[in-house]
Amino acid sequence: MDEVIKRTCRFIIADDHMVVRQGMSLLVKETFPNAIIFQADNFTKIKGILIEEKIDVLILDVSFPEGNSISLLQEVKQIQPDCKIMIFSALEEEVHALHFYNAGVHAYLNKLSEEEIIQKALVTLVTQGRFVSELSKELILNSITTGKSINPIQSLSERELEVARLMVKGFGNLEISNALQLQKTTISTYKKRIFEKLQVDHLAGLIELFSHYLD
Amino acid sequence: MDEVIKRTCRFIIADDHMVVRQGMSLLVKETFPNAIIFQADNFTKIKGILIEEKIDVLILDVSFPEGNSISLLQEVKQIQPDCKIMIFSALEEEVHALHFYNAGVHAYLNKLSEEEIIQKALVTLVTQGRFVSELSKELILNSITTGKSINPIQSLSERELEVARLMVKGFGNLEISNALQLQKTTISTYKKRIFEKLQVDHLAGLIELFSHYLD
DNA sequence: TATTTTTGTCGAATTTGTTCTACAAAGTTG
DNA sequence: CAACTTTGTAGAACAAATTCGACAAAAATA
Repeated sequence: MDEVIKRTCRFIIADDHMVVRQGMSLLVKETFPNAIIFQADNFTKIKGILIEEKIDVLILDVSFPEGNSISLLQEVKQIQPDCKIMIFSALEEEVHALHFYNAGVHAYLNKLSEEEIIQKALVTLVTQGRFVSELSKELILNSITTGKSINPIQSLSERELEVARLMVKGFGNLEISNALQLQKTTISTYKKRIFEKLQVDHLAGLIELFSHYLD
Repeated sequence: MDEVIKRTCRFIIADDHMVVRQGMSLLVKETFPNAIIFQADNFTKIKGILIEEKIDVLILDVSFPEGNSISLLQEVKQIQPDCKIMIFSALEEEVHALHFYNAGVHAYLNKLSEEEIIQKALVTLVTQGRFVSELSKELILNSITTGKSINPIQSLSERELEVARLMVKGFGNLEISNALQLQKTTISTYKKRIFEKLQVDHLAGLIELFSHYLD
């Protein structure tokens, strides 16, 4: 353990909220007194740092003004494949963690976590290359045993997804059929299949689902 | 200015995220080296501290596991009427600030704000008893000159609200007319008036509005 | 490869929802 | 108080959405 904390680990703390960056900085420094810490409040800066500096751990918030950080993950892995990614998010672990593990992150931590948990996660991440909470472990097991897709939206076909997105945006049947150059009855058919697959039965439910599993 | 920062102000920093509390703590200490800082991560603790300690400033996040902190405001004012309340939230200022000013807070600050702004807000709050950003000033002026209610949902009549709620829950036209024992055409009329009043034109928009102004 | 499932597409008939108009009761305002 | 606005309520006519097939192409599976 002593060896660990003496390492000169290199971190990026990426969050659009200044106070969060400061708070996390403090914590990282407490945990790894020799750590080198970079801060970033947007995607461009994150990528910039990743290109110029060797980074061990990227601590990454989910929501940025530019959008959801899941879209960034691929790029991060391309620039620095060995960089460990820890999602540090206010989103409920139950709903979102699997999503991120599926996208290849090495740890998912809720912002509600207390100091000790965060520090433990950091240490585990550095020593073992990943940290999976008990809750997440269960979620993962569960998803495998029940065979259920993590994200039910993924069960939609291309066309269905297109239609669903437009529905969520508030497009009516006609507008959709226009946008996609299809008969309106065709749209109805898609709607029906969408509702069946997602097991909801009205737009309100669809919108709720989408707001949980925003891609 | 020097006098200000030498004051022994007493703060509560209330946020369910530990890192945010730490980050804000740091900032407050930088701004007021003699400050006395209490931290709280839930409503009960906030109230507990308010009862036992004289507090000058309550820095308050909006969302807690227990719910929206707007419900707490009344109680805070009862326990310590002189305590200044600063909302420190990730919610967009455009959408929510007025809501909170209307509920009697003394400052509204977005979590995206940078260090200098936050410090300026803190100092202004302590010296002048309130801090209103330029953006908020405009919002307030705007709301007065246009005479628009801050919360458009409040412009709905009883019946309209009933219908709107059911719509948001995903009820169809028939279901609503059944539930309220009205003709379906009547429901359509209400829908139309609701959409007009709220200036949206589909269910998706209505749902979004409701999710912003949940009462 | 033969069989089954999923996907993309549509039409006819039917169900649902909307418009537009209307009117009385209640509420507001000059 | 007279005039005007808002609210609660519908009917007739019209528009939009859904159902229930149906069918071929593509994909998955046995």
